[in-house]
Amino acid sequence: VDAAIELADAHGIDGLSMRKLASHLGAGAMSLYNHVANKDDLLDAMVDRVAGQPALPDRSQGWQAAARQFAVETHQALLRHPWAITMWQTRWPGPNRWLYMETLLAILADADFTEDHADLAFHAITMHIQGFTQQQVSYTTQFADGDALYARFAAEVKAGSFPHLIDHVRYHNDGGTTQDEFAFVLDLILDGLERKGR
Amino acid sequence: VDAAIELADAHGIDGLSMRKLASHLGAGAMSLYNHVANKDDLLDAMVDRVAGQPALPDRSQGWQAAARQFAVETHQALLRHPWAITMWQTRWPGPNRWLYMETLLAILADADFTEDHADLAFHAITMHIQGFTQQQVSYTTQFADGDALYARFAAEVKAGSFPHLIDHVRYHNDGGTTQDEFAFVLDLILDGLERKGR
DNA sequence: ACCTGAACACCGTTCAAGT
DNA sequence: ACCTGAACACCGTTCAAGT
Repeated sequence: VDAAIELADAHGIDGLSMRKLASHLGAGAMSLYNHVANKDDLLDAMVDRVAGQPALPDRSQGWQAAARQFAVETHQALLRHPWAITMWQTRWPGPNRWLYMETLLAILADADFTEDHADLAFHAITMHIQGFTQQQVSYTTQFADGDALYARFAAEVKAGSFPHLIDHVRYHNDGGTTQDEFAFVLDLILDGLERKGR
Repeated sequence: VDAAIELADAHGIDGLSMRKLASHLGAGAMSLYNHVANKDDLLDAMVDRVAGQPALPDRSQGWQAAARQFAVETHQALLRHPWAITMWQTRWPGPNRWLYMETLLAILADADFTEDHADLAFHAITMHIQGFTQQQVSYTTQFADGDALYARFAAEVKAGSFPHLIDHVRYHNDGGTTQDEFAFVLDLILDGLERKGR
């Protein structure tokens, strides 16, 4: 599983095949099937290993601080493995992921919300982690080079017709905001949940 | 492109191959390459067709109402084509998607935020649309049958060790909230943006 | 208990040949 | 200008055979 993660980190998830993984491990192509049921099984194990990376936060610091720290650590773990976020969002959870969910739910239980509001809070927070990370990963993997992005964009969009869009892309190309956008929107959500949950 | 969307709607995106699409159209396998550069090109065209579905909202109703309506329509269009959300988040935009982004940016320009805050708003809103839709699609495609979900979950998670998680799953299995969670969290974000942007 | 090569049923795509 | 079959370089996986 570690070797598979290594390969996916280096060459992307499309560059990971059972045959390449086996030869990377110096084994015959079919030896893998003694350790893994099939490729799906391997992919599940890979995501679940990432799900084990964020440290479980100290709940005594209060629900909002604990949730914030957990979210930031998850965000960082997913950025370390750019192939992971898509599968994180679409595959069935493994043991680490179950524990991960249990931990976030326990943090939210400390907030003493109603059952409905706690559920909204859970989905709003995980949605932010996943949505924001997905956006950032897509952006950075496609456009490692900001200039190449801008050139391709400029070639496809006729200057006159999309004024706001062109401004937006120029804004990002110039470096964008100095704020930590992940934390800003996260706090927007956490504050809103605290206020509306009372 | 329409035939490809039809096939993907019916059999999932993994069930779509160039060979199957061609034979579905009653053509030889390689005829497709006269109309499309390669499979990537076809997939781009498919997502972009979905990006053309949400109606462009009337901006005279105010930025918040217009953004809300646009978000809801996008959410619904993406639910109609469950394969689309993943590619929407990872592929380079086409003409309809550029217009889509321009439209949302124009709506936000009506709010007269600072440049930084308008950018935060743009990403917070698209993040919600994409993150929430992805979550919902993953849930419903994997677990068309709620009972099967519950059975598989119960088999993997030992009852004693994950009390909050088990409560959470039971809550959803019992029907969950009656609220429209998509709209609730969307308004949480839109209200927060309005308040913090002044 | 673990490994493996041959084989099968698929892929996307190139190319030369057709109309 | 559009179509197409044969061929190539890949896949994941089964199975029978090995140690």
